[in-house]
Formats: sequence, C-alpha cells, structure tokens
Amino acid sequence: MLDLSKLNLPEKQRLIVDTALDLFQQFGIKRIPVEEICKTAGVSKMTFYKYFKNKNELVRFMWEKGFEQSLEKFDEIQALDIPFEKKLQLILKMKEESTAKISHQFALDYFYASPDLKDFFEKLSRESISRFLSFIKNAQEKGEVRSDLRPEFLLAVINIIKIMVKDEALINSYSNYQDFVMEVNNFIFYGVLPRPTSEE
Amino acid sequence: MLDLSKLNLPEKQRLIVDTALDLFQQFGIKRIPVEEICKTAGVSKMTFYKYFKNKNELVRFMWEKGFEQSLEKFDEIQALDIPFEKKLQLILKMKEESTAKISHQFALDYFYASPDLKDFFEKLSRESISRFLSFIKNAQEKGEVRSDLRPEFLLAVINIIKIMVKDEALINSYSNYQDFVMEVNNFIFYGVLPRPTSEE
DNA sequence: CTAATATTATACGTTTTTTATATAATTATA
DNA sequence: TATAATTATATAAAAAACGTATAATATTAG
Repeated sequence: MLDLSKLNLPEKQRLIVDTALDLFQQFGIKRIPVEEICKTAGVSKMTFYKYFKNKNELVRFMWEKGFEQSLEKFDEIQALDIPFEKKLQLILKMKEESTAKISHQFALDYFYASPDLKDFFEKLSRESISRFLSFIKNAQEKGEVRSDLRPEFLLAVINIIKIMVKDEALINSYSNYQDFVMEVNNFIFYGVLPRPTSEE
Repeated sequence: MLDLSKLNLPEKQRLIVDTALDLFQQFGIKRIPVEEICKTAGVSKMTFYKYFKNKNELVRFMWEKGFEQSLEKFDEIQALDIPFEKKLQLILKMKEESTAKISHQFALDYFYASPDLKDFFEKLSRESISRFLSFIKNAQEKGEVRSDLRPEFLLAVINIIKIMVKDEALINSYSNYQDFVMEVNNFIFYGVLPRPTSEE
C-alpha cells in the first residue's frame, strides 16, 4: 500500500518518502538515519526537516497515508456487486499486500524505540479492526456469516493475534511473514463462514 | 562460502561468527553494532571482545577464512580430471556463490568507514585474481585457451571490473548482483575460449 | 531583470549510540 | 575444590545522529 502518485506531493518531498519507504522496508526504520535518507534521495538535510519535523513524523505520515489508502480500497471492495466470498478474497489479498509493505521488520523493530509511534500504529490497527468487524456484522445481517458468532469473540481473537505477532518462534515457523498473515486471515475469515447445514 | 563447521571454533566464538554472518548479510556491516551481534547470539559482550579485538577483526577473520576455503575449493576443482570447460563451470558457480555471501551490501557499504578493511579485501581480491590468471595461463599451455590472449590484458580487464563494480547505475541495471557477477564471469571465461578454426 | 521561493552546503552544539575496558559475580568444568 | 569461561554491570571516550542556524546558490514567477 501507499501509492505516492495519488498524494500530489512536492517533488522533493515525494522523493524523500519514496526513498525512505525503500530503505525502511529493507533495513527497518531504526537502522536508517535521516541523513542516509537524504543522501540516498539526493536531497539536503534541510529540505528533509522542512517537510518533516523528524523521522517519527515521516513514519507517521507514511503510515497515515497508507492507512487512508487501504481504507479507501476496503470501501471500494465492499461496494462491489460480487458475492461475499469474493469480497473476502479481495480483502485478504489487500491485507496481505499492505502487511508485506508495513512488514515485520519495518514496523516491529521501531516500537521499542518510539512508544508514541507504537501507539499511533495501534490506533490505526484498532480502526482497521473496527472496520473489519462492521464488515462482518453486515455480512451476518445478510446471512453470509453464521449469526451465532459473537463479534466480541472475533475482537478477542484479533487481540490475541496482536500478541501472536510478537511470538517470534511462531513467526519463524513460517517460511515468510506473509504466509503467517495469510494463515491468520484464513482463520479469521474462512473460519467464520456459515456452517453447511443442508445441501442447497 | 565460509563453512564454520570446518573451523572447529569454541562454541561461543562459532555462535558469534555465525550470527554476525547472518546480520551482516541482511543489513550490511556498518549497520550492526557489536552489541546487537552479542544480543542476537545470546552471548555477553565481554566474550565477544575475548575472541575478537573489535568488529573489524571479526570481519577480517570471516573474510580470511572464507577466502582460504574458497581457494581450497578452487584447487580441488583444478585437480579434477574433467574437461577445461567443466572446470570453468564449477569455478563460475563457486564464484557466484561466494559473491552472493560476501555480497554487494555486505562488503561495499563498509569500505567507506574502514580503509584498512578495504585494503585487506582488495589484497584478497588480488590474490584471487592471480590464481585465476595462473589457471588461465596453465590452460593456455594446454591449448585450452587461445594462446594469443595476453594475460596482462586479462589482468587489465579484471581491474576494469573493479571499477565497474562501483558503477551503481550499471549494477542496478541487473535484477540482482549475482546476475552481474555471472555476466562478468561469462565475459572473462567464455569470451576467451579458443576460437573455432576448423571442425574436429 | 528582479524579487520571492526553494534548495543546498556548511558549521555547530546537543543528545544518543557505540565502543572497548575494568571489575566483580556467576556458571561450568576438570 | 580449584580453574577457566562466561556473564552482568558500570563507565569513560569516541563516534554517530539529531536538529538548527546561517549564508550561498538555484529556481521560479511576476
């Protein structure tokens, strides 16, 4: 996620974000000093500090915009006139892609250094979860998800997943992080499909 | 390259080298502080400094041992009773593998910080080149490489390649660094095969 | 061309990180 | 139990990174 072409930023600012995105994904946020972003982007340090108060604000900016864009896409998918399961597939794919970007390393290693960014990240996560819950509730009303599933339970499951994400042994048992993400999503979404009661 | 099992190091030292190898390859040498190697390896800092004077010495150690092992393998290949072209294929494969390890990032980003390591790396490179030249000369004597090729020219070509390696635009035009390495090797070795004069 | 704006290079003081060592306590081993 | 290996902790010094100030240079618009 995060399509910079949609943001209409000044050239230099776009360059900075673009470069930082690359570097952060490759090495993790905390390993990349501001000066390296600037050097790699071919932009002076002063220009960086013109557009962003500091590295945290840059990260916040990227996450916020990326989050907005993924919400937009989420809404688009919901509005499509296709079966529930197809929507789920699209959403899973989207989730997978955005998680590949705001990936393991990218996010996690920075939290230990910056508590407020961690808070911010979790705020975005919460909002994201809430959207998913609405989606499920709506699907329940339409009979696309079994009605005896308590949304609160689903919420608890999602909270547990936040803990699971910190379980390195678990994560490492997957060949890559996306596989893990897919597993989680498969569990959440395909695990709550209406149980087959009779042939149709 | 660099098979730690062959080195018979004390457990903790092996752990340190093994861990450092991983981290350096993933993030580059300069991005990994000694303390992170220790934490990741689950070894105290004092133990690190017991086995290595500093990070440079660790890097030097790894390069030296890796270089020794690759020379051994090089000699083994030369001693095999197989056609010249088969040997070349094996050597190319070996080169490719060892370059994948002492890779782009792994080596290059550190040179700017540590000139003596750069010197050391280049010393190893020179020795390596010299070995290759002997190999070619020997092949010339056997009529496996065209005799009108001047080894000095080959040396010059190899020196130019050292400059080429610093040409980021060129490197980036390959999808990955190994592809570039293969290209270079293909040029050097397959470009000097005896020209077909008549059918045999 | 001129004035306003954006960008850069440089220098700088401050904070943070990293380094490398010293010391004492703990653990493992013969 | 004595010896060696390892750790935890503290610390001074060096290096890296931060963020700002300033002056010079490009760029752009009127």
